[in-house]
Amino acid sequence: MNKASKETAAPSAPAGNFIRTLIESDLASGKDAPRRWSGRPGLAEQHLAAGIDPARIRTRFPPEPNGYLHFGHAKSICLNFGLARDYGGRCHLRFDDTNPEREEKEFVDSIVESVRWLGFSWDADGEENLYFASDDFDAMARCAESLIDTNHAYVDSQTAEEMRANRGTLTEAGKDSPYRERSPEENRALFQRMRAGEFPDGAHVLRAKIDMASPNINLRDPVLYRIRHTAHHNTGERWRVYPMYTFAHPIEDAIENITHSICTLEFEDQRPFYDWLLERLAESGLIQRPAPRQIEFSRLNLSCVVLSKRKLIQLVEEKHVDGWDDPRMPTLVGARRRGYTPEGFRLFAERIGVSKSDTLIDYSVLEDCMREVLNESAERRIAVLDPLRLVVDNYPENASEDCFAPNHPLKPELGKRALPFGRELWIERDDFMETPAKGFHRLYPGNTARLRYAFVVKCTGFDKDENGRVLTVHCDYMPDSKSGTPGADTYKCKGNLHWVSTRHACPASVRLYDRLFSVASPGADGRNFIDDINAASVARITAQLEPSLAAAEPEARFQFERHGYFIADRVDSKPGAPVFNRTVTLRDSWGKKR
RNA sequence: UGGGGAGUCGCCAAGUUGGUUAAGGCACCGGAUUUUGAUUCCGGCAUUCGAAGGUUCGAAUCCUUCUUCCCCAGCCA
Repeated sequence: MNKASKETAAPSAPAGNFIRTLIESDLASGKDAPRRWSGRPGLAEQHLAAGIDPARIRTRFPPEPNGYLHFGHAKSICLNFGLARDYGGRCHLRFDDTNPEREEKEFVDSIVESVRWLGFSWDADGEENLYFASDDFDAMARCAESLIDTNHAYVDSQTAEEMRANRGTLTEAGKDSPYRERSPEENRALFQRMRAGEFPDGAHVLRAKIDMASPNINLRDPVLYRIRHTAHHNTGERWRVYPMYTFAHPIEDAIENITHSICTLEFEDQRPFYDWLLERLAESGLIQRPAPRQIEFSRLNLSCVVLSKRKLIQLVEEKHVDGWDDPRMPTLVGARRRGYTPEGFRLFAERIGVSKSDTLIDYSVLEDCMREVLNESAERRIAVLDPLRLVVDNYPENASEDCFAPNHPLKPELGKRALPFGRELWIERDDFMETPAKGFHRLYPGNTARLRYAFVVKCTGFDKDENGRVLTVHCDYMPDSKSGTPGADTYKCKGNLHWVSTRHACPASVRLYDRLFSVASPGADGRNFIDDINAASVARITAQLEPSLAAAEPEARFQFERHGYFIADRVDSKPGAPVFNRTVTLRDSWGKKR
């Protein structure tokens, strides 16, 4: 496949996967077509009074606002928003905030910002599909009461311990609660008093009445509501009972007109309850038919990374990293500081695909996606990270002249910039070898190499300090070899190195980031994942930058030639005092060979 | 040992109503171009679909048995 066809094919024909197959078949059958939509979440009576839903499908990304979004969420976001985009639908951003004890506004704001940063939006054509489950607690309570009235739910007054004991085990059936046969009237009255705050936390719960002997434990009378005398970030003190995820989620999906409710594999066992609940509510006329359908896919596992919330919290709290947005963190706020791009994440999501098999994606796949995007978009600059002095002995003492380097080799229209050349330069320590390794073709005594965009030089010698460390390398330049001048091409050298004039260089602090963990599966085989942290996950150095880099704006991205991609840190970098983070190195087949 | 899922090239992943040589991407290996040992380009890369039987003119796709891995016993999501 050539490049042109690849570019045109990508957006219009995304890789097939089982979810797309399902959606296409639903679309072909017209299964979801008759749905009505009032423009905001609501029970059937509200939607039925409105017109046909203009969205062909509706999906949703439903985070609980109890932490920061990570790479795993990026996969889900790209999936859900991508599906809506590709099939003429809408994707809602919904905060699943049913547990007042864990949720905070700070996380809501961060999540909103991260989803936007990834390049997706939930508002279009007069709809702003950003919802809070907590805004629909009234509708959920109505559903609960309906279940009570139809004898599908009851108030249980066992303690948590009793409930656990009576739930049975994986291989043994559970036992019915002694409170299971309370009348709908009694249950109704008790639930009212629970809502009114008459009972302490834990005194009662509302449970679905299904089957305590079900082989699926999720069907053994799951808890629907619990009492919590806790202020909620959105509803404040208004509620004393809060719905469980199990109960709330299907209802949220139904009242938002979600057609395809996509979640991860661990919710598969939950699906029978999801369907059971929605069928009861549809029978009672509370929600429209057809009910939403839950579809599960396998979550992202990335090598050299931990994605569990508990572990991420531990990394931050024990200060193994500098906060949630540390560039080494697999959070989206961290990725942003690291210099990872939204386009790179979208490419990654497309590249890894969607399926139901457990997978472990190698971290290099993500890095490659970032390189691919950055190679195309980042302007080139020169930076010497590990400076070694090079003296051009036959160049006039106080002279200086401009050399010109293209800002992007693939985009000549982006122009060139001047690099001041002088007698004394910084080059990379790696670009000189006293005794060259086999295949090394940069600077070593007697060898000729090109100073990129400038002159060809011949290495004439070097000085060492008393410890044997090379202090200065000496060379002579060929005055007729200047890049861009006639005849410069007659010099053929394999070695090509970057440089910056010591008189003009801008010293700056640069953070070289590497993977946070040194093993593919941190914490595997009984190890503590903390012990798998890569001791060299960051190196803070002072580099010598070409002068133009001094003015870099925060979040400006560049390729430092022959090194990799870097971004001016969005919090620490200021024009005039730049601080760069290494996003990812360039590929290095030479370094790999050795 | 109960229930629910998944096993197709090193890593992902199409294929799923059985039909010629098992898509594609990434990685990898060659070779070309290259003033980034980068990029780009061109070529190579599963007689085989977890295993064993069976049905069939014909199976990754159907049947049987076996096997490995993942998830479930929160008043978390």
